[in-house]
Amino acid sequence: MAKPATPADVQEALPATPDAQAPLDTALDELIGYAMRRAQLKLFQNLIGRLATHDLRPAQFSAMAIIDQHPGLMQADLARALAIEPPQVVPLLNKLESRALAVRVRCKPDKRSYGIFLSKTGEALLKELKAIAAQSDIDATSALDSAEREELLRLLKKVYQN
Amino acid sequence: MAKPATPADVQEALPATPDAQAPLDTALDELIGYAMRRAQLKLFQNLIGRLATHDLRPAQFSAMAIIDQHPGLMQADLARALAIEPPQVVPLLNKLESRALAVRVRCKPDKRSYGIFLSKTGEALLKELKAIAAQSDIDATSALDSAEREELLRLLKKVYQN
DNA sequence: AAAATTAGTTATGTCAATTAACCATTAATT
DNA sequence: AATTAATGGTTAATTGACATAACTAATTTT
Repeated sequence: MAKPATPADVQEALPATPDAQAPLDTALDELIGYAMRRAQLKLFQNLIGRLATHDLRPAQFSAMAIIDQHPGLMQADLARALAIEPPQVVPLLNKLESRALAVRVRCKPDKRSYGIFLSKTGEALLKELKAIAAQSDIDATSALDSAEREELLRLLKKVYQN
Repeated sequence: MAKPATPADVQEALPATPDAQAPLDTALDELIGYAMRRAQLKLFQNLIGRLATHDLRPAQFSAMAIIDQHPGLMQADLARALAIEPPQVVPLLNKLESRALAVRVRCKPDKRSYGIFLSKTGEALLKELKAIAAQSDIDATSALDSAEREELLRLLKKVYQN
């Protein structure tokens, strides 16, 4: 058990901003998981802030993108795609529907289920949101050049596609 | 609004495992933020599983590592380092103290504050935990070779140290 | 020595997310 | 064809994370 650090010693090693993640670790900072968590938090916060302009959360944006690529999919499928539980899909879709960004359409063959589609408005907004997300990406990784960004994306994909 | 996909079409594009993150996206998957979130989730889940053996959560492990590097630090400093609010530190430290991994020691000069230290047991366990975390890192990024892992860590640090 | 600050704690409220129970509809079994 | 079982979606209730505010004890300021 080492000697106690004085409050001044510690203070100096700690970040000034309370809501930013701390830069004081050593040992932790050789872990990919640790670095990944902090980088992810930064990107996520950035995106949350930008989407707030449109009163949307990242999950709603993701949902719209998935619906766009799988028009007519069912809610259970959307839940799986978002890695959330079916009950969570309900308020999410309610929100999108209330803003006329998406619609639930009763299925002809199976009258229990709905096909989910984006409205024209939803498609148009999605286009905007994609641009916002791309900009958020670049902004939050402004320390990287374009080649590094490519490489980072490649490595991340390799990690999660596995 | 495109033609509805049949349930079979959609099903085929969706992941079989319900609790794994979904691999179906396109458009989203050119976003670093999206790839980062999914990779981070994978690493985090892996670590959670491994630490569960010792009945610890990632935040508790991080706390121990930080205490180890700043012996005698105060709770407010620890809160800042973990980017959590002071009230959250209380149950966290209670848990570590109840398992005799860390101790709160009343400060000589300022009897309001505590210096926080790892016990010998805590130091020994931390050593083990670091090995576990390093192994978790490698395991969850097994698709990468060692050079790629280095590069990924470098890029992630560059992103969050900014 | 009275007032204002600070470290830690407790208490409270909010919000996300999981689980269990429920209704309507479809499929399976006999 | 009639009962049973299973499925899609929803609602309700539980849990847990987390932040905020209020409180105690000790220190500093004036």
